[in-house]
Amino acid sequence: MPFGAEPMTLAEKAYDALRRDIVSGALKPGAPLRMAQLSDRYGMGFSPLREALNRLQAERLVTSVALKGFSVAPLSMAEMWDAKNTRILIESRALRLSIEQGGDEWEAGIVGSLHALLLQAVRGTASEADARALEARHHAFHHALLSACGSGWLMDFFQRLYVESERYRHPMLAPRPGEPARDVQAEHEALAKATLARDADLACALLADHYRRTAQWVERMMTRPGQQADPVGEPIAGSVD
Amino acid sequence: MPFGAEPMTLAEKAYDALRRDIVSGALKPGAPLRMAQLSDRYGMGFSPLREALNRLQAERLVTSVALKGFSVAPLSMAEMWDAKNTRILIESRALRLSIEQGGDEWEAGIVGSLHALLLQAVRGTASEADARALEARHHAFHHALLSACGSGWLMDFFQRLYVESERYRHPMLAPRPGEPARDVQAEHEALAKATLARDADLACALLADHYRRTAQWVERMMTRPGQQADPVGEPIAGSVD
DNA sequence: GCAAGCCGGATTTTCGAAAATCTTTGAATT
DNA sequence: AATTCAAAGATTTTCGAAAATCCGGCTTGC
Repeated sequence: MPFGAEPMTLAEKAYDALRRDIVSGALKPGAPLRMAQLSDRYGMGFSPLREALNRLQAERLVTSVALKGFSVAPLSMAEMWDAKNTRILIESRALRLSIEQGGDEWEAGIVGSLHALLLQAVRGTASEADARALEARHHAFHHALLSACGSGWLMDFFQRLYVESERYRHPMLAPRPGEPARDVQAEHEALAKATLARDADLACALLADHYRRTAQWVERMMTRPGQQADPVGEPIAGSVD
Repeated sequence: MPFGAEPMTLAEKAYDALRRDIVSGALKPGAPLRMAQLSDRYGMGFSPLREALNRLQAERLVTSVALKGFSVAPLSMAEMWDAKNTRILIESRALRLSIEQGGDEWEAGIVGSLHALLLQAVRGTASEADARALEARHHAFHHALLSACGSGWLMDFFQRLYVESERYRHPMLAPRPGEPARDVQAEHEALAKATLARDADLACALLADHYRRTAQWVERMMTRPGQQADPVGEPIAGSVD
């Protein structure tokens, strides 16, 4: 039996698939998730789907009302800003701890994941697979930065907030005309450099800036009406504050 | 239909019951959770139990391995210290925000919940019901302190970490001889006073101290061998009962 | 005309059994 | 004696149908 081949239950597959489709926006925020529909879409019975939905509910990706079923958790500007602020709080602490405690392996992880990220970035995001690879490497890089913090709780919160932010970023990955091209990768490089130089203050400032800018960018995209399938739930008309 | 009487599915009942039994230590850390056993204990089929377990897994109260089922999440000193530190980070921020933004209602909530907490404290924890009431009011007080922070994410993390800490505190509520009596309620009063005086620095310092002391107290209890059913590990021991 | 109450279909939730997988036992082999 | 293998038993996981509940439209009574 091949090395990493762990068994995978249907419930886990359902969890992965649902998570991906929610984060990518394929399932629109606010949309109700009907069991029959999901059963069709993913080719499985109710039981594994319900288990997945319950897990996702605990992660705030779906909501549920007692006997009315599940929905994709809605998105809102307020929530995005909240997530951004909390992210800065959590990751600043984790980054400082990592800078204090990180060893050679940690540094190697940062350098390596940054390199992989840049490679994929120049390759572009023509295909869907490329886009997914970029996202994965982006996550890996940010994870690597914090990975030496030694706190399971901080890493857990980091993961949660990362997913949340992904929901806002992903639907508008396509570059928009008239939008000043932002050199995200330069920010990543500067962040890595400050981190490896063990300059905690600078690194945290860069990190905070990085997220602030991303948030502002997302807000610009989302509040510009039309021209982009708005990722903020249509079912609930005026939920956009 | 009475006002607060929402419908409650079996899955929700299962979630509450399991959560309570895990936090209270009735289900021992590390103990495997067999479906048949749970089905007996809580008088319901597998489906609602599995849903509850999946939610609890996302909240780190239970763990699961692919085809081998669920277990109560283990406890460890390292995890406790980690939770304590993360708690201080999260709650300090939330407390500062609340102090900045809180209005009359927020203040009233603090005063009220502190009063209720003190009442129950002097009443003691003779009965099991009293102990539960004390725990509920303790939680309500800490919640009230932070409730004006305006951040859903901070409150969510607060809840998670509160539950975690409850797992460590609860098993050793019974006062121990030879242990210097600690006036926890005095700490609560000082904390409320500083908060209401809008002295953020002092309030945060008191909060951090409060948690540091609790952590030290728990560590003393848990590392003192014998004399207390140790809540750490012991895979199953008497799963018979 | 309008609120209240009640059917019928749609949907969620739960159960009980079947399918799939793991674990243990014990015999056969080296 | 130690190892391997297979069958039996135990346990988890999944399905399909039954039970419970919700939603929309309709009637009924005022």
